[in-house]
Amino acid sequence: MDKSKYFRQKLLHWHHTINERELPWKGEKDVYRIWLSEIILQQTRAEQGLKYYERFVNQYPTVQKLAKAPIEEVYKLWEGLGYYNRCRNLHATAQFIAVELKGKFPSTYETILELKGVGPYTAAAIASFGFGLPHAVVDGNVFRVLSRYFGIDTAIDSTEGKKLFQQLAAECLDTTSPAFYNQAIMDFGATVCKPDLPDCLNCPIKGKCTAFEQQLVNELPVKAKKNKIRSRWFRFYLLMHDGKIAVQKRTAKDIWSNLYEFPNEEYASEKEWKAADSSSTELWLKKNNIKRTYQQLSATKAIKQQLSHQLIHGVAVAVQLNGKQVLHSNREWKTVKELKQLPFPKLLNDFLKAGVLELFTWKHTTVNQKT
DNA sequence: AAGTCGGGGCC
DNA sequence: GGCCCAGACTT
Repeated sequence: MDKSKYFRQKLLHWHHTINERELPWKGEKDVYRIWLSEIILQQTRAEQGLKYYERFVNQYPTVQKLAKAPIEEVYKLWEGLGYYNRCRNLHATAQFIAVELKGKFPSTYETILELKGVGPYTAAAIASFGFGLPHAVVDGNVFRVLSRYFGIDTAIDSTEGKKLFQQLAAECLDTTSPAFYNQAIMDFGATVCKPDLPDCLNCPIKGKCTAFEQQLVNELPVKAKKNKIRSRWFRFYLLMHDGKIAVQKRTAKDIWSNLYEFPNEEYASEKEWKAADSSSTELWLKKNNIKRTYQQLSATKAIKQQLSHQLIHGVAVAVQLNGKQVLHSNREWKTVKELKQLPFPKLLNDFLKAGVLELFTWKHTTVNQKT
């Protein structure tokens, strides 16, 4: 028996016998829900995406409901999940399907692939799970399982590697039940052929696994590029005036695009950021045309957030404003209640949770002007 | 082909 | 601290 046939048969038998992961999108027939789950699960662990999937299905049971929802509301539901462009594309695609396609989901691999936010993996997943079409998924699990089983050290993040593993995946695919097969290989990668401490002793395909034979399990798959982490330093200003807080939307092509934040200054180095003090605050207020009728309150201690590609440091400074104040056109005053309806990055929610707002005296009274 | 985009969990 | 996760998009 050839190696890919052995792989397919053992894998299918394993999945018929063992089904450790009970997840709500498994066996789902509604293409809208299949698409929704796949977008949520991109670069996201199933356990992490679970509550977001439940949330979205509950709030938007149909693609029409999602299409009609205000984008801000959708972002708020997505808050904390990361990769926020997924959310923007999700909403845009919902509108495209609901309006342009009159609610009818595209039903071929090529047309599914044209949807915003849908790449080769997601198109194959929707085609197979939603329409039973013979397209093999290639996600992180598949790269790992195939590279180990076939003993292939071609880098999975190279153009050559992507092409190679896609072909290999297609050869192994069970074309008579592509959905079941795709589900099987991903489940297998997640529960047996794991990145760390794979369960090789109980592996159903260890009899022909090259990595197992040659003790290369921990060397595969190979990734060419190393992850670089950039450090960034922010000083956030929480401006309070008349019982409201100033917020602005992040519009740049940068992290947290389309989420809200507090007016801030980014520093080029840790040294400058650490050196910033109350005189830095005064300077910033002047630059931002904020009148000198304020009381500067104590800054919170610095907090940081470790992301996969950035290490972000932030400090929050609370400033209570008095008198008449006019904000930049891109900034808005929001009550705490309104604030809670807006999507914020985790770092800023951490500031709010840490009690930054409690630094203010929530009274609409005149405070002595600082001189 | 390389860079960028989050947040969480594991060792 | 480093790697990975049901990847896709931009440059």
